[in-house]
Amino acid sequence: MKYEAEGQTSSDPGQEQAAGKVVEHVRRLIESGQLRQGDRLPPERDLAVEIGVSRPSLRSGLRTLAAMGAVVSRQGAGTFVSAGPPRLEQGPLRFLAALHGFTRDDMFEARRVLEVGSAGLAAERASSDQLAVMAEEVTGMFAAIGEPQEFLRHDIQFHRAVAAGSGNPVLATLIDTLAELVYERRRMTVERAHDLKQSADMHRRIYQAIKARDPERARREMSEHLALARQAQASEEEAEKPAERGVPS
Amino acid sequence: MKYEAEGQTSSDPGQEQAAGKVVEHVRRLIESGQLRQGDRLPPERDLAVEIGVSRPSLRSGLRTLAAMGAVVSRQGAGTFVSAGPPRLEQGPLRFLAALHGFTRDDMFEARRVLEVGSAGLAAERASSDQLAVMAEEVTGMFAAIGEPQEFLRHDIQFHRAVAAGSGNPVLATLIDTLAELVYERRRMTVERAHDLKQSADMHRRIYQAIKARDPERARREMSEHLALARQAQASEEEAEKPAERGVPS
DNA sequence: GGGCCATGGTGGTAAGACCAATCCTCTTGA
DNA sequence: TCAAGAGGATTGGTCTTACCACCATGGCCC
Repeated sequence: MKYEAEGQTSSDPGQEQAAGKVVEHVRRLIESGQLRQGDRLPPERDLAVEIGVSRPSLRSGLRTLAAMGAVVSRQGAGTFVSAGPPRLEQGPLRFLAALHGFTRDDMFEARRVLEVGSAGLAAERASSDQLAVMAEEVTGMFAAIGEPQEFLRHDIQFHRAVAAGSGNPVLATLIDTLAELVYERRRMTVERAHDLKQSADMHRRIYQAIKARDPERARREMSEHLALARQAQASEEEAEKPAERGVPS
Repeated sequence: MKYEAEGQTSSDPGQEQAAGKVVEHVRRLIESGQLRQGDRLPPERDLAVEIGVSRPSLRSGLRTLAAMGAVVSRQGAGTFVSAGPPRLEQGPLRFLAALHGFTRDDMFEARRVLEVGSAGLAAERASSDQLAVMAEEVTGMFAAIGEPQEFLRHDIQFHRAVAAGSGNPVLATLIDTLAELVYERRRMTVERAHDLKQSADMHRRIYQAIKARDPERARREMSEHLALARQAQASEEEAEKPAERGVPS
């Protein structure tokens, strides 16, 4: 059977973009619960006929979904609904930054707004388990005063724990996305940091405020911490200007 | 200035996916300033040979860029770098919501954190022009007490003006994205709102606090406003239990 | 001179084929 | 009997070719 003849394939204005149909289809599958985290989608060839588009169009739609972080494809294995903690792609933000001239300070400040808010909420709602995680990370920071990279790991985890303590996954996801962009730079400058002890202290105070169920103090401590952290990073970047090379991709 | 001459096309698993090369290429063009807002990209056929991939692969990459909001394609016209105000696609957030069960309340609360922060910053930095826009929108709200949809328009514009007044484009972009998701529902319930006068008053108080350069008061007023707004919307949704599902497009 | 339409360029879709990575099963050897 | 390896089958990744739908421009007709 060859549909090669004209008439069928063409003159089909009612149909939206073929790729759009794919996104819609998968979105429905996910929202209706037929697809959950980590589930595997049908093979492309099958899914294409199921939706009624060609394979290239299907792939185009999957590409869009992948760019949104909704699915991930592994050659030879299949296409899977994204699993793991919720996370926004940072590509879009990066492009916006390049196109509209967002500065690192803008990012940092936005992150600060979010984290200050999350600290306040965490002081109101954090579970004892979540408090325990925060305490652990603070301890880890004190233990890693001499190892900047290790210190940074605990630093990141602490902020993540606070975000989780806010009980708001949207907030936590946004914070994670922004923080990632900030830490990307931080990893290269942290080696020159000389005030890790002070930084650990500040984290401890944040933790104590949250544990004391004092939202206002938690907000203030977090705000001060991030204000100083930004200053510190700025001065560290200033310290060594023209390194930059050797960072492909 | 090409460092990437080492691995050739064959036997080079290190080479990114063809589509990835496209994204990289365009990213470089944008970040280096060779492409700016609204610029048109070369035709697909040309760009494909320029980058060294087939046209389907190129289209795959452009699809990714489009999903990130970096470019938009118009059939028959060409592919253009996104212009207009910075804006994040909300598709990713929607998927995260569906996958991880983000509630509307979560979104609203995250938005509240951002808007409270932006109100505080606006009180510190908003220019007189930006203040004038806020005042105009408040006036518009009072004038549209009897027309819910028109009222909502000014409501949205007011919050946008405050976000702009914060002087932080990242913050403004995030607020816009979240607010859009919230307003989507709001448009269907605002008809049943009965306290538009009160809402306009609250916006006026926010404006006055910002104009008075009183960050703390601005934050408090914004916080109260959004807390009440959430309650109001919840009760309006409760008033008419719709079919929930079935969000087209 | 103004409005209409033909034409070329551009993105959108489709089909078929082949490659590469992965997974699974079956064989083979200890 | 069981484990390790080899093979095939499955699946995503890419390329080639072809055609269609839409848009913009400019020439043509009225």
